[in-house]
Amino acid sequence: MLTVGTSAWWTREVTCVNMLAMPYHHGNLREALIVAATQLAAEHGPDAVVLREAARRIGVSHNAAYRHFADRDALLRAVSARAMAQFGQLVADRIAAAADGEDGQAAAARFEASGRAYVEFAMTQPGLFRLVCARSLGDVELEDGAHHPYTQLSERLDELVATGVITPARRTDAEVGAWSAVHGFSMLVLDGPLRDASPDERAAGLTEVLRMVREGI
Amino acid sequence: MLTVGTSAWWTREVTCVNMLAMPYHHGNLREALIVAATQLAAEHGPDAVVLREAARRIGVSHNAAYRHFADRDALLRAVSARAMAQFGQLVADRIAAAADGEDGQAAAARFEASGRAYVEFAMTQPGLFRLVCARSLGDVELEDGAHHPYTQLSERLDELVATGVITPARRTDAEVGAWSAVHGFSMLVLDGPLRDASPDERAAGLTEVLRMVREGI
DNA sequence: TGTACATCAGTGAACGCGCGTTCACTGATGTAC
DNA sequence: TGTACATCAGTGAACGCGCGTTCACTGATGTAC
Repeated sequence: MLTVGTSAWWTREVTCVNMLAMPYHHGNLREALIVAATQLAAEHGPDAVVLREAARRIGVSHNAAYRHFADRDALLRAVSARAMAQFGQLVADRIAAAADGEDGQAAAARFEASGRAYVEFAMTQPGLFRLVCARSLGDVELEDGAHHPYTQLSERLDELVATGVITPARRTDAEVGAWSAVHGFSMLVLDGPLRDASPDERAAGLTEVLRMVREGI
Repeated sequence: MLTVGTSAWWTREVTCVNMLAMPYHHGNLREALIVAATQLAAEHGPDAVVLREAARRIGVSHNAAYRHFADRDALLRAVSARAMAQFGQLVADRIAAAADGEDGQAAAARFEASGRAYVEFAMTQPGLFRLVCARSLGDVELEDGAHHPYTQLSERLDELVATGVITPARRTDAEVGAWSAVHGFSMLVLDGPLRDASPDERAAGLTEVLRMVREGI
């Protein structure tokens, strides 16, 4: 399960009791704003990232945000980077959990896991997924140590080549095909005709898409 | 080439000369508003569908719109239906131009043409494509005679089964896989890492995706 | 250890924007007689 | 064919909203001496 950063040490509790005890200086307002804004995006998508609302949730005047971000867009970029980091983390976790061998079978399992993780993030964090897509999957600057989902997909394909599962000639093309299928399926589930499908139908659809990719690339 | 309805009979010319001659009654304001609002969506995406701006472009007071649409959302729904109709028309045209035989080869050609047409619409009408996606590919009510792209894809698959190109067993799954790949590729070209790709690279990518679908379903 | 002062991180009030929407109104049209 | 009148389709002014952003300000902190 992903969390959007609900209770970190810098999150001031907003209760009647310690409202009075709130320090004038927040301590880590920049981080708190990113967390709050990421929650907004997670709840209602990119347009819900409203500077004033993020400040409101933290219990700070909205102008305070300007000490840490030049403008709303700077905040949105930071949120985008955060969302991307969470996305990448989920993918990394699922890959790590899938298999750890060096052979072709393990590589194939990790490849499939990366695809499933991609869809899992889209389905469990639609708001963040939309944000990341809208701000161009390509050029979000990553947070330190973050691992772009696309990069991880690429590495999985490299493994498939290294272990002889696919030929080097197919390497380049496989990338486009695999990502298209997985990304497209995610969108169909979020906004498309699979929106109202049951969990079982979705799972079956995903399995089929992954099979198509496996046999098609 | 698609047009968004640039010069129809009801489009009043907005010039100094005949500003004076403008009739009090427009004649077909509802249609004119849809056309103007569709142009807005085509130019800058769904959020650019602004009721006041649409009225401004036609040269009519913005309240006049309320004679024809309950609110902005009703206008947006009409624009969505219009965009979907144009989308469907493009797909139908490309399918019709691809082949007209009854054999498997012709059916396959039409199937591929439908996929290419899907991507073509996304690339040539990104604003309308985004609108149609955002408002859920599933439940836009169609204009009379309009042909939903998805329906057309389904029919192509039916043809492939009828001509023996794919087995009936694969029929259901093929739909999800094919649409996922084609839709995903469109998104990657619009917002993703293929955004900055050259036309040649895109064409190669699309061909590869279609190959993957053909061999994978 | 105490004090002066620069600097940093907050506050509160205000502005302007463009939007969707509503109100009371007027001009044009069509129809019954 | 003419006229009264209901109805339809437009106008112009105004409201309220919430936003991003700016301004002048104040409280807290840390450092040089």
